[in-house]
Amino acid sequence: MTASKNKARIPVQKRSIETREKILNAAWELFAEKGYFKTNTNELAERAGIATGSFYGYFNNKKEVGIELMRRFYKEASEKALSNFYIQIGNNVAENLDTGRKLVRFIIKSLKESHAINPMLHKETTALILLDEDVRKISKEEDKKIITFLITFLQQYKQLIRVDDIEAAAIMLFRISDEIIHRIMINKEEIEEERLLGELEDMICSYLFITVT
Amino acid sequence: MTASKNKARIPVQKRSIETREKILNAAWELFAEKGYFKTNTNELAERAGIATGSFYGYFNNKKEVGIELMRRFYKEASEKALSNFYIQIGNNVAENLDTGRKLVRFIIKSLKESHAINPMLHKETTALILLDEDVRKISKEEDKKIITFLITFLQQYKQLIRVDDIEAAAIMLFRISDEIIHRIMINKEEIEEERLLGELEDMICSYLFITVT
Amino acid sequence: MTASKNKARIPVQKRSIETREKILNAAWELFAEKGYFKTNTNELAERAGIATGSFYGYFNNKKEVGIELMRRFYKEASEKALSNFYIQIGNNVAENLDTGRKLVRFIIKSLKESHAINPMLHKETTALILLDEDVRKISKEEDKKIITFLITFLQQYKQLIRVDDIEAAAIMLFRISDEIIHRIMINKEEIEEERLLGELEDMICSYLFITVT
Amino acid sequence: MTASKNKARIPVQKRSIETREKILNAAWELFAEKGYFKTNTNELAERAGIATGSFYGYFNNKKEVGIELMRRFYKEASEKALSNFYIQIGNNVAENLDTGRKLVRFIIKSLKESHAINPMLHKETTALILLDEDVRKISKEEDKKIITFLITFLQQYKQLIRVDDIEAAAIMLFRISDEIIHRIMINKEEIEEERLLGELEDMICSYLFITVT
DNA sequence: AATGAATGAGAATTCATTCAT
DNA sequence: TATGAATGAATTCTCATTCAT
Repeated sequence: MTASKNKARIPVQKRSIETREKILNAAWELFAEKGYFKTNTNELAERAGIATGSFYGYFNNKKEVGIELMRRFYKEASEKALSNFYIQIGNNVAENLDTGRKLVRFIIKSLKESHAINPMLHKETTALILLDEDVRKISKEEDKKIITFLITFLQQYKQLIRVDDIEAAAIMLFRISDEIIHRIMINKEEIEEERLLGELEDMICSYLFITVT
Repeated sequence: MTASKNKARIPVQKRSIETREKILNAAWELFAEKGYFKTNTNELAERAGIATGSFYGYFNNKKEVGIELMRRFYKEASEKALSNFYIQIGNNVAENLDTGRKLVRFIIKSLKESHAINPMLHKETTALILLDEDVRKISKEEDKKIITFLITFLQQYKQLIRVDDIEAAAIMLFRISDEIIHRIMINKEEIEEERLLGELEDMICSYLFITVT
Repeated sequence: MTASKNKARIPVQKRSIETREKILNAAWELFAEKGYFKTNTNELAERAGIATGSFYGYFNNKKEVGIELMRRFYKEASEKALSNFYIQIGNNVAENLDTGRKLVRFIIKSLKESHAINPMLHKETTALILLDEDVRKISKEEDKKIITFLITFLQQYKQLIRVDDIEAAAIMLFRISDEIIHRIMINKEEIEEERLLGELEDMICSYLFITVT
Repeated sequence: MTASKNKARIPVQKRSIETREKILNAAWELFAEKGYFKTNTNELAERAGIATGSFYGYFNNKKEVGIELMRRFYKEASEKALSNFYIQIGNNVAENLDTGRKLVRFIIKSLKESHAINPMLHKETTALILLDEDVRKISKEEDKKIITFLITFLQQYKQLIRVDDIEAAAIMLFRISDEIIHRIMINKEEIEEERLLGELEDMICSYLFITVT
């Protein structure tokens, strides 16, 4: 079951890679339009402009597409975040509280951007994580990467930070930011985005840093 | 209104109410065992000890059972929380920070207990909220109730609280606590429960209250 | 795999038994017309005058129908043979060679009749036995019954029979008669049926009985 | 003629003949491992070390490979039998009963060896003969050759043989020996091989020859 | 009201064969 | 000639819901 037949090719030729890409793009669109569960492999193939059977030359099933897309999602989001990060904050270790707040703001902004990439897909992915063991495993791995990054990051700010348990703090930081942004994007809390994000920022800052401005 | 056939009766007779109850209990069990999606109506009926067709005398479709169950879930959780609340904290307005931290601790504990009622069902419900518009609507209503309660509650603590936007604070409080507990219950973060909950408590206290002990 | 889901009902009610019978009759016809492999479950349902899904209420898959049919085939054939047997030969132990030859003739005739019931189905069943482990197992059981019967039978003729190894003789008797008849029915040997059956009779008689007339 | 595209070349060049051979060897292996029906053309090509499409340069379809293999099977078996035959029995016409029994023993042994070449393949071929008209035709032709040989052969033993209808006898001889050996090889009758083969020999001898030793 | 058989639209997947490169 | 990606009809099986009894 786990290590199944794996009949799907690993494409190397340009044409194959393109077809694989076509499938992923179709899935990206369709999952965003109708959601993962309401999209079937036939539609997927049709939208990709290929035959039903061709789909199975590239993926063993729909879930594999979902997982690949989730991976890309994570990758795109974290790459975007990281690249922006060094532009905005720079490589220098933060020296003052202002930088601390800037940092928090930046983290929130980055996560928000990542959610904005494809909100429906993000939502579907979140559901899939809840419903499927395999998907959950992958998402955990990816989350781990982000958290690890946050840990090393927070450690650079050590002198500013009043929290002892950096690891727990990083997890907290990631989870609550992600959750609040998720709520804003999807569930449309009956409250203005700015108010909620403002409080989120305040909360994190008051938690992380010795004095709150 | 227009489209809904609504053939399911609202049972008044004792026997009917019992049958309805049997269905809900069966669903509670099965959704917990295999999840909402992997349970089919035949199993549901069988477990409830009724005929397949009889199910539709009590519910218009499978989703309705899910929604009803979710409602009960919320109700059970919040009733439990509220009843415990007044026993522990009392009706008196809090007068010191100690009470503040106690309050936070209590909220966390209550939420945790609500998650513990039926973790699998909670997970499935969460997924369903993401995937289904109707379910989402109901959950919003229920969330609203909780948030409203938290707002009135926080207002009683006004003099201890440094936050201006009580409404946003209540939402934050609810969302992040719920999320962190959810992660602990389901995803098994690679961190000890106590550490994470400790930080959560700290974070909320440092955010809500003027001075952190 | 072996002891699978078994979702098919075991029908008790008259209506259910009728439907099951309709499916088996449809299969009997279709397997005879187009063969087992070229018939699919949709056709089977259609011919039976039921919906596709209904089929799966009675059988878990096509193979189950095949096995059931094979069982009936065996049963019908052996019941026919046995009932005829006592009418023709009577219950008395044979006393002369004439009875011996009569017996052989009768066995051949019975087997021939069983093949004639539904030649195509018989052919398909034979193929299925070769190709499918489960089917092979069942056919072995059924064959065993026939062979056991032949053994007890030959033992009644002991004083006429020159063969020591009655068990081996019974198996031989069954297998070669079946094979020759099968060839006549299906493969249409380029030889007249009577000639071949005549030789078969001679061969068995000269093998079994002390003197050949 | 009309419908057959016959695009597969008849290879003459050494390299082409080698490729064809590679395909046949792959099929020989795979059909023996998994059977004809469970082997697909992709596997076949892969095992042969060629591209999927290339397969159709050498054979018009999968069935053709099966037929070719069956032909080789027959050829290999009969060649083996024949070559051994003249070594063991010699060209001289048999002069005594001992030679008669020797002959029978030899025929049985030869058939047994032919079954032993590749039992699984033999089984699959037998099924294919039952299921496919074309395959059946070819097998009939090949069987005819064997039977013809047996006829000429038995005629050489005329003075020892009590049977009038030599043709029918030859067919009988072939069919029953083949069947019994087939049962021994594949179906594993619940009886020791030696017992069954011993009876087979006895039966044929008592049938063919005037006096049984 | 209860029963449980019947429905039938779907969905996933396979694979012999073709065809563009 | 060789390649291997593409084809798409075909097949199996599921399940929420309906309906005759």
